[in-house]
Amino acid sequence: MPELPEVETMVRGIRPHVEGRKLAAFKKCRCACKPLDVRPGVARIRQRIVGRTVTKVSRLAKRIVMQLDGGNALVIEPRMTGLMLLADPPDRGHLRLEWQFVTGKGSSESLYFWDRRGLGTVRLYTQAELSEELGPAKLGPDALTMTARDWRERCARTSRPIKVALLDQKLTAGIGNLYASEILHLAKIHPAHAADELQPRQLKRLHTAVQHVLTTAIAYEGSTLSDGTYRNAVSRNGRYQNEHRVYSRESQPCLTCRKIPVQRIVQAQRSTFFCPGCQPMK
DNA sequence: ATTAATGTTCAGAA
DNA sequence: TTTCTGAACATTAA
Repeated sequence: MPELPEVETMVRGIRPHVEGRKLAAFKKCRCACKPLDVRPGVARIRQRIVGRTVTKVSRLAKRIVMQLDGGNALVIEPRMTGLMLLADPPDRGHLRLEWQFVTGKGSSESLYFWDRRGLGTVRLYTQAELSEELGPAKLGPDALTMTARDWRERCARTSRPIKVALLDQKLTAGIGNLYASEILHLAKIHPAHAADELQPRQLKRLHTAVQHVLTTAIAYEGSTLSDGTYRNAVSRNGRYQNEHRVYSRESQPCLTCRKIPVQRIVQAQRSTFFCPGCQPMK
């Protein structure tokens, strides 16, 4: 599920162990799974990154970016079930990739990419490719940097339901299916409300709700759902799932009004959860 | 035992 | 141009 808060948690978790370190090896783990989408291939990437030092680790929307000295950047996209781990994967069978770092002694320290479904991707880009492939033409502003004015301007450009618009990474980057429902519930906006018909006060509430939900979810190290897939960099569960108001709570009473059952609808082939009482269509 | 659903993204079609 | 559909994959729930 990694959305913005989960990817941010991964970045913060691996950063102290990765930044400033030199790569000693990069290899495919031997697992029985179909190969990941790695471009330009594990061997080609190995040639270009071993011996290089990681100068910076950062988050770009829902991706992890490792900048290397020499100008290349490694971009990891966890998609549905990918994890960046320093230790203790949920199982050995879905370990996909290993980066070994130079330690100075005989011991080795490694960073792993684990991915149960295997939909994750890895790319090695030059700086030019990075700004081409993941620049403003492809990705909207990060959800955490969106201003109230950004929300006004960008929502005015589409008549799609606001829930669907929140998932559009060109409109705003980082929000996924889970947090879209939680944000709209806090903002008291019906998920089917047309984005370009939101009133100024609703847009103001949307801006505040995005900030609150995402920063709180980061503070709680993301959401570990019932399938237990998501973990932080040292394989501990997130805690924001305990704060969910509507997500995956169909038919249970809304935790805000404590009365009306949470309703599940399908929009753009994705589940949306909301409280018809707290989020009127207005 | 099939079938549907699961957090994401993108190519290609409508 | 914008929006919708299906596919990529592995696993679990129905």
